[in-house]
Amino acid sequence: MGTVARDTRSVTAKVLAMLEAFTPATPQLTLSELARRAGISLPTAHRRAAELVEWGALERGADGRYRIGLRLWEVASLAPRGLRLRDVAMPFLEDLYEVTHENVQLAVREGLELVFVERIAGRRAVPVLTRVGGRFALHATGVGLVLLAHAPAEVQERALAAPLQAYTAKTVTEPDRLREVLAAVRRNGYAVSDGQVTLDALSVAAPIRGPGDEVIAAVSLVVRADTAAPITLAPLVQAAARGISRSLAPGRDR
Amino acid sequence: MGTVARDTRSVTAKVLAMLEAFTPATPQLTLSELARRAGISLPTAHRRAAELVEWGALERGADGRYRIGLRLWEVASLAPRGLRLRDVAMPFLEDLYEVTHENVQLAVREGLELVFVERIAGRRAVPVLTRVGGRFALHATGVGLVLLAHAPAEVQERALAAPLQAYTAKTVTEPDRLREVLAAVRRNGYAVSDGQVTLDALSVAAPIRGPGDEVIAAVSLVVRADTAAPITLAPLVQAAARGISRSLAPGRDR
DNA sequence: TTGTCCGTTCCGTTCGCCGGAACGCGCCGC
DNA sequence: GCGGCGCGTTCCGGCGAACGGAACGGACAA
Repeated sequence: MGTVARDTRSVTAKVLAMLEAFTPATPQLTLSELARRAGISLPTAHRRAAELVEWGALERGADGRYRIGLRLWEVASLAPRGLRLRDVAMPFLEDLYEVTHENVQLAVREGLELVFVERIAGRRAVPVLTRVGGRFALHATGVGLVLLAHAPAEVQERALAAPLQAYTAKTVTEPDRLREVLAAVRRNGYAVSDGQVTLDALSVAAPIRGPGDEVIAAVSLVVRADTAAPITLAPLVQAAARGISRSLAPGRDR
Repeated sequence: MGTVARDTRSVTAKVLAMLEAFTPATPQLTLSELARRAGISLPTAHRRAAELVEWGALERGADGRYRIGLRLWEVASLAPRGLRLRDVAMPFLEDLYEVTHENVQLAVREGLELVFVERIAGRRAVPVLTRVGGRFALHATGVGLVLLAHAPAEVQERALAAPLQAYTAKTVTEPDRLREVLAAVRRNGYAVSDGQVTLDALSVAAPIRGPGDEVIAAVSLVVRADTAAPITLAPLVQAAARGISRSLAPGRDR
């Protein structure tokens, strides 16, 4: 049995695994780290990385480490929901920001996670750890609760069946309790997440509906946890969400 | 002679060619179009596309057409200069926006082109066609002139040697005239591009310098062409640029 | 000096990838 | 109805691109 163990994954899968190896915590990697994380051999990583650098998907610093290249920006900016939804929503998000000077976030659901599509972060606002393109679980954030509350029953079941991470002592992790929260979100038309991700932040979120009245996205305002009467923010957020929904209605393109 | 013509490009090159096939003008493509643009056979495009969809780099609409997937956002947002520069610059860009309520743009140079890294676009501001991640020639926009004026001599020569596209009647396309413009930009410390891209817009731009005092980016304000005394905006833009430069100075990470 | 970890290059083997061909489908115009 | 067209999908045999091991050179620390 002198045969060597060969990697049977497709080349594409390997390339994508290499891109996946980069995380916010480790935005630049040596070739060895890259190979290790992607689960491919060093010579292979060397070849693939060289190709990616040539195209611009990666770039290589003076220290020899690899980073994500700017070329990907160009392609990624064409993401469809990103494009259409973002363009429509932006003016409303800006209005919301100008009125409140707080963090404004726009997110869509992708499977059992949410993806932030747009974000306006004031320098005076409470710092948040989100980033455009970033992902998060659905059960803790304001936008996540809205998206989950209006997701298909099958998605809700899967989300509730999975173990729910407790980010703080306030995070709701019991399925039954979460079910009640989701019902309240549907009833009220908005969601409030008080210190469920970080204790010093509180978010108020509202659903954005597509032409078919299905919830396709959520917008939220993230404020300091000690903000007085945060509930008074709900109408503001809901108004923005409704405005976006209305603008989306006559859209023929998804 | 019975041998078939096989594509000798690497799989990676094909995958990247497929991503490249998507443009702002054609953000969604049928499989056939995709194959044609990427220069690969239909079965191959089918296989590669399926892998990309599985990973999330592409998604497939109900009409069967392919679009760029949101997953790429996540990766692209880790782009290094994007990350660091954006985070540092954002507060200053926001300030600039709040004072003026005009379009604010941040761009870096990439070869003979500029890439927009960030943008704040007010709904009341003049519409511009730029997009984060978008590319543009260097010789016409305000940011482009700043980046070109401070680029290495070799880059300037190449840029001036290439044919310069005339976007409007006001675009400076004669190399000698452009040389004078660039000298003025260096002398003044800011650039003004009046109607050189579109006749109804005017931009004022200033250079952002890295720790080594080299120009690494440019920030601009785009206003309506009939704005009174646009030169009075220059100090504002320069102040923002200097603030960003100062914040970058103690940075140890590039 | 030795050991370790890095990146790079070479090489023989092999299996994943290739395009042609065939097929099913929906949509025309005749 | 019926042939033609352009889709997308699947199958197949041949072959070359991609694979991992191995060897090499450089940087650095013990």
